[in-house]
Amino acid sequence: MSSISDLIEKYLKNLIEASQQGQIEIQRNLLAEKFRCVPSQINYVLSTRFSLVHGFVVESRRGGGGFVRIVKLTMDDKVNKACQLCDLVGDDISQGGAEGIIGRMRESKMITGREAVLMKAALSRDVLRIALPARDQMRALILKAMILSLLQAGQRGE
Amino acid sequence: MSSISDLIEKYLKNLIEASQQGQIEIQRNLLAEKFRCVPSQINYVLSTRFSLVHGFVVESRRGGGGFVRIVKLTMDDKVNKACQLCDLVGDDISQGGAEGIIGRMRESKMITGREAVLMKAALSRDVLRIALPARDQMRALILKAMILSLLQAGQRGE
DNA sequence: GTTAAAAAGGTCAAGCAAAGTCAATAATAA
DNA sequence: TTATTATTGACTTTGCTTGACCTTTTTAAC
Repeated sequence: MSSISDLIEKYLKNLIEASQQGQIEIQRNLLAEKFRCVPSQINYVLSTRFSLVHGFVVESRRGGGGFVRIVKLTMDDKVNKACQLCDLVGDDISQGGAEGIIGRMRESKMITGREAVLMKAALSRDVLRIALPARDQMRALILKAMILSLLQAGQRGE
Repeated sequence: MSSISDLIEKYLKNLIEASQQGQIEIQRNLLAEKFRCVPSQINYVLSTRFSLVHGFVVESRRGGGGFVRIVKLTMDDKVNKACQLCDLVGDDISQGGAEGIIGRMRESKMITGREAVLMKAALSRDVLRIALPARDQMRALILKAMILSLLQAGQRGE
């Protein structure tokens, strides 16, 4: 007893699975036509099955040549990941330790290259000009604040 | 899938990349003919994809031998902008002042929304837990370090 | 030199082509 | 029955395309 929404979901997930980069681009109206439904039903499927919670990001553009892009997130659970990272940071952290964590965030595509550079800049010992051990404590506070801020922030890229 | 505007954008960016000086000169009507569109569409592409906020400057001349020159902003231009901002920050800055500057950076598309959130997080008074006036001085140092770090970083988006 | 025509590029607004939103209704599950 | 999930469509917003008309610059005629 599959609803149209279920069918559309399966169809899209198959496409994504088949694609190499874990992302696809579709045209909303064409897809709606294919499944003989109104275009807005595509939006319904996207928002109920391809939301952030489900591990997807949906981007789109309107107008001529418009499209909907669905990107599967490699990261399982943003919040969990962020908490794990904060635990890793602890109450104080050295510059090297911080850079290591930022490097891993970069590798797991959690942040962009620019964001990594930005974060490292804010944590440099040349910038945090106070004596140890207060410096390492402040570095930990700043780093954790930045990690958590990413939860409020939107998806990578904007 | 791609609109004509997208194709023209790619074409021009390839040309610029291929050129040594990071700048090219085109003739609007010829380009329009090449892509079989009206000349004003070239202007549309220029204003939506090669504006200042995208890191380009467009100059042109009319009349016989007219042309459109597209110049990709150099590092020097970016350094200038960054230095201006750093001057604005000064030796110490309040949280509100910092947020204002970040807001303006965001508006001029110098940074993304995520980057803005990230920067504000690092500068919050809840994070910078030291007494005034040292806190405002440290905030200024961190902010300036982040602004300058953007010079190392690549283009917006990655 | 002046002037007129031609050869560029610029502006703007209308229309078209997507996608988005929201709320009403229908269908299904509990 | 009631609550949740699907479906639909009217209306909105955003982005692309086109064309009519305008301004600036060069060139040629006089």
